[in-house]
Amino acid sequence: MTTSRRAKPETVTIRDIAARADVSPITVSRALRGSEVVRPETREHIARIARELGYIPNFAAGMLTSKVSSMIAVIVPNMANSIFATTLQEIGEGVGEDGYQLLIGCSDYSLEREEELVRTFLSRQTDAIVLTGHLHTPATEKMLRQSRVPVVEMWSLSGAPLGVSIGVNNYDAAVTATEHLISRGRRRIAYIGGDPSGNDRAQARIQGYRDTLEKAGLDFDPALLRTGSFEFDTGAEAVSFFVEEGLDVDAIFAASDIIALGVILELNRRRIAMPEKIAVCGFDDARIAQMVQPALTTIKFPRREIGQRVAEALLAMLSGRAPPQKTCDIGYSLIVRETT
Amino acid sequence: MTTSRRAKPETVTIRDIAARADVSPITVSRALRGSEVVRPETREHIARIARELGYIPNFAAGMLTSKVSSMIAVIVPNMANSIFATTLQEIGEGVGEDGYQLLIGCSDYSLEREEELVRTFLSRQTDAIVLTGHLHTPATEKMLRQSRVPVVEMWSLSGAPLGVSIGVNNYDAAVTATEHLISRGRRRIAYIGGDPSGNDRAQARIQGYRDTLEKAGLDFDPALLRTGSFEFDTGAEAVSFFVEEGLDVDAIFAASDIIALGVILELNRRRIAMPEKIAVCGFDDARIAQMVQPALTTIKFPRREIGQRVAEALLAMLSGRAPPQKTCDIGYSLIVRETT
DNA sequence: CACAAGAATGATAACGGTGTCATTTCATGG
DNA sequence: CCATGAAATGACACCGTTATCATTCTTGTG
Repeated sequence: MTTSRRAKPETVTIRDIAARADVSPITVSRALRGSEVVRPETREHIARIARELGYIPNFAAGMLTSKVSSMIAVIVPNMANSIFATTLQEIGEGVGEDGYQLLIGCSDYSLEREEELVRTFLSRQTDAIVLTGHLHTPATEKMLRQSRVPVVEMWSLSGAPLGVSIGVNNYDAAVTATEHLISRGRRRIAYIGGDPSGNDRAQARIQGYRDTLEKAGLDFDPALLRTGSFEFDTGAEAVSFFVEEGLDVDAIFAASDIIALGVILELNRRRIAMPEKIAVCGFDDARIAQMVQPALTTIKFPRREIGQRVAEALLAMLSGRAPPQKTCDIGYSLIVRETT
Repeated sequence: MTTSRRAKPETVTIRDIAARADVSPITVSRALRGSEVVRPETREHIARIARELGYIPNFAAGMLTSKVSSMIAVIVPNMANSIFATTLQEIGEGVGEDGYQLLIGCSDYSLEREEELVRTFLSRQTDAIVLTGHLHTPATEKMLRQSRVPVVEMWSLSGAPLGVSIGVNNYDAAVTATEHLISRGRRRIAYIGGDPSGNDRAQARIQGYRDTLEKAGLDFDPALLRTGSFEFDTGAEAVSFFVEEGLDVDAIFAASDIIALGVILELNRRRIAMPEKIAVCGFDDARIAQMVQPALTTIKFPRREIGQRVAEALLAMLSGRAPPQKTCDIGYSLIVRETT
């Protein structure tokens, strides 16, 4: 029982390995990182000792000098929303092979919360930061500019991104959907989507919807604009609201397929015929869109691609290369099915 | 242009603040951490200067001495699965108020991958580790035991957890569901769920299903056991398989409501009556279960509660208190609706 | 065989905080 | 006016790793 000093026998450091291998700590450091300059036999020898001793490296120590954390921060409004969950999954897989870990924060659609998160992520020296959307507080933008951390903004497009922008043109997509409903002879088109405050995706979609109505000479009726969370309920409740208030509605544009599904299920329950009485257009082309009856007309975009592109751009920036492009529009298309 | 030494003017440290405030660095450290021993005026003064200089603390440096990272690692099989996404969200919210950040890893249902993740999380000195399930490689268990990091295992229950166990008794739940189907006079009961390899939740459910069949004197037919990912398609494809192979099936137990939804939609499409021809029981009581037609009979459990309990237990352990209990069964109940 | 050039390894000093214990300051009461 | 103890502040070392530059060891070559 020759405990070295105090009762803290656990932590094995590179010094312990160095002593056993009869080399200097720095050689151990190099060997464990797989440096080419260390002789292969030495490297192996050190690796074996490290294994024997159950060595666990201390990232914090390394970070302090090397300034590299191998962590990437991602801020999403909400993880439970499948669209963001999928994106996180893709990003995680994409950067994981290069040894990066995801540090995830939820902003709850609050720009102040986002600012807070950015602050702590900078403290943690994440090697890059991924944000959702282009709407940020001035303080957030200032911090990011000053820190010189690679930044990716996703899910909406911006002409002047902080770093790289990868997403969908939400405005155009909403225009396409609304025009489609109008082309089907609809005049009283409702919109159901997320709360636009602090959410540039929602803002852009609503704007596209309103502008298109106006262009077609249709009035915008505030009563037909419903917002809520991205859940089935939001769609179902909106339908109930329209019916119970006796509002005249002949089409619904739902800013998410989940919401649209709620709409469809509620219309089915109320035996309101689609598309005869009410036409429905969704957004996302989730798997469920083609399985539900009637099958949902929707705006499709390559959802997994966003995460993949983000990962690509991150790896490019982190390895010093230039990202493929400043702004990447992943595009969308209208999939017409039975609800319109 | 009096750059101090090299072209690295950016990083503001507590030393810079100390110089400006005419105090020692350690006082700055204490002040910024809100220590009571520093005079309030001094504290404020230092805080103001820190703000002026745009000081961003360096967690890594602090971690090195204090051994506290304020990070909690969570390993889930898959983030895109809404059940885990919700749990992550809850855990994040629960521990976020106390300043903890979530470091998330995806094991892809692989125990080896989990081992790897645990290793890097230990390297990063996360203050606690949350795992999904109780099935781990021996190396994983050894590392966790040695490291003395607080561990929570969630979503399944174990008599001998590594730390704290919070979840559902998957075996009992499957027994209940299967018994219910049998009580409805069904004899040819199919099971559709996740791949059981490396997944103790799936294993327990399948075991419960098989044991119950046996107890009722029913044969287990391997052809009626279908596994796949937790997506609509798995359910829909299984139904197509049963029909196309001409298999006699009068009930389906789906180990997830998403899968069950796929089953219902496919049965609807094929105009197979529920519950007359085929009874269906789901698992989860997702919102969609009561909206779909016919409404889905399912095993309900307080899904959000798991995340909340995990967060609670974590905070307790991290603040030195004992967790509420070693093993926490959040319970479940059978919700009978129209599909059985 | 001496010597240059590369290969392999090492010594030293940070990196930016914080734990520990020592010191100074200050009000209080005898 | 000084002893006393609490309040406030400071000095120093160290956390575990790595960047930087220096040193030693090989090896091939004229």
